[in-house]
Amino acid sequence: MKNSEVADILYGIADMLEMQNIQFKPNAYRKAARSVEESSHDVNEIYQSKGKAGLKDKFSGVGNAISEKIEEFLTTGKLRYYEELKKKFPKHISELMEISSLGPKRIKLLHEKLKISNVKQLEAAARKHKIAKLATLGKKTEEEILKGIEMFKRGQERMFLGHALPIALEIENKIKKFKDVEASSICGSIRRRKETIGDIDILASSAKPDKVMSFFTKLPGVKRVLAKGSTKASVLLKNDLQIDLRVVESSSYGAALQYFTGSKEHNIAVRELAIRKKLKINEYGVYKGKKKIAGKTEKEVYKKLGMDYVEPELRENRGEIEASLKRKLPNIVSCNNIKGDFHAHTKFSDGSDSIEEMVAAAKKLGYEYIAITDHSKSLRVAHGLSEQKMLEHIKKIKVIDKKTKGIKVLAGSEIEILPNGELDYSDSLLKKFDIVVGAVHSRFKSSKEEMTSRILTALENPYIDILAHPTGRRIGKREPYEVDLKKVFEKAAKNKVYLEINSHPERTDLNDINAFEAKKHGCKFVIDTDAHSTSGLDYINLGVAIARRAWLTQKDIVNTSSAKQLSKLFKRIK
DNA sequence: GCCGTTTTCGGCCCGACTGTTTTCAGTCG
Repeated sequence: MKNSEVADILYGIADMLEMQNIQFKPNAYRKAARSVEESSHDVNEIYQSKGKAGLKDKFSGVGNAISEKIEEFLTTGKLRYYEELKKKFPKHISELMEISSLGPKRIKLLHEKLKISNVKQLEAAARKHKIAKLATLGKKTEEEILKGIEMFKRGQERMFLGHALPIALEIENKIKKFKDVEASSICGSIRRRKETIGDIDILASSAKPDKVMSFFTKLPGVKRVLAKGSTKASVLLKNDLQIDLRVVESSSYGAALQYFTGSKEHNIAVRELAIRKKLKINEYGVYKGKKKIAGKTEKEVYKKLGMDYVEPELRENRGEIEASLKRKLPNIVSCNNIKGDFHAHTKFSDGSDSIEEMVAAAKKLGYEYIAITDHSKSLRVAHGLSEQKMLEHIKKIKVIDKKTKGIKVLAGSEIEILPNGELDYSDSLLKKFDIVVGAVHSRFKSSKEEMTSRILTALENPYIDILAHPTGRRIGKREPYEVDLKKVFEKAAKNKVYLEINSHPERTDLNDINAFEAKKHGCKFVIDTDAHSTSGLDYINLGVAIARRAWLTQKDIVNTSSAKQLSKLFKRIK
């Protein structure tokens, strides 16, 4: 049973309780659901080892009643309480909850008056204008519901951070340049660098919010204005991406930045902390009674609450608030700490640029070293190199290294970890590489036992330096393969094999939660781009973002070391 | 249903926008 399945049931209970007009319980269930969903602890493992007490201890918002329900669900696969509730409500209730502009109250009304229990019936009723005739709903609401259905059918897939970030920057840049805007920033999940994002949030400060609102809602590319008030507006772009803009005056800019960056869980916890300190916090500032005592900068907002500044990537209510209060937040790694890249391809396998071009691009980024790591022979789809060709390739890389000034060029390969756990080249060839990057690209559907033993065997190989993209996932395309990560982390730490955080927008693998967990086992990391062209090297910021979200510091990341230090970190680099 | 540096009982994050209401409920983030 996965954490997400437990969370889904708790969310479902919350929705049904809300429809019965029950106070407070829905939020209690949602809080518990979120904490299970977002946790790095496996709910099953916690229950197996520490029972109900463990559940209460590890998941905030889980108390006696909810821990018992989780226990029942984990041990029997069913939850009687949930089944009983479901009898009273439409079967596809969760489906209806996903329609924008519909919440528990309206769903209950629609179910009672029109016997609507799924999206299909909802659409039919709307088209026949039955909804507009209901008390408290009307023509406009009916239209909104139809638009919501349209969006639902298209599927509101979340977008990769790597794809959303440039779009967000472009829009934010236009807003920043508008004459009545004093300051602006991207907020929300993009500022926190979540791996996927749902919409783009932008904050601006201005003394003339109305003008900014008009400018924003008339930007080229806007398909539809979803909402427009005096300080807040939402638009839908032609590519169906939603952008929310909030405008405040400069004395509130910091408080608004804090509020609008989230996460929701972080903000709720911060506000609860404020209440305990007899303060009030909202998007305009921190208040003691009626007096505003902070708001201009984020730093002073946190300071008034007795906290150190919290980097946006840490704001997920995963312990950062407690750490901040104790002055124990980590000094997380940043892009300018990165001194090189250990994973890059050229046109000798499946890349599109030459070795020289990749090296020049790395040099331009200010790197001290780059490893050229084309694919090994078994990965035929990526034109993996035969032993003979790889030997020539290594020679070529060494020649280029000699004649290139200002950057060290390392000879490496992304080598297949074969199904039996062996590496794809003979030992006599392996010993010629500066860097050996091991990776799995086949038989993704193997059992957990097979995959785990395959990778553990590879981690025992004396030549492997780095384990690339350790879970093999492609966001939205391929689920991570089944593998016992705990065992992988233990072995990698013991044998000093570095775990890769892959910066490719569709991979970002390890993810933040895995990396956080791996550090606890004593693992060290490399942040690589897996670039297949010179422009691919620029994605390093996405890998760094994961590392930051995983609380990793410069010390945890091997490629923050200078070129001179590499001989101490790798067996075959002199 | 959860939780505690005011509390083991009595609170529970907070404000903007929309529609349909003539004073506010529902939804959203």
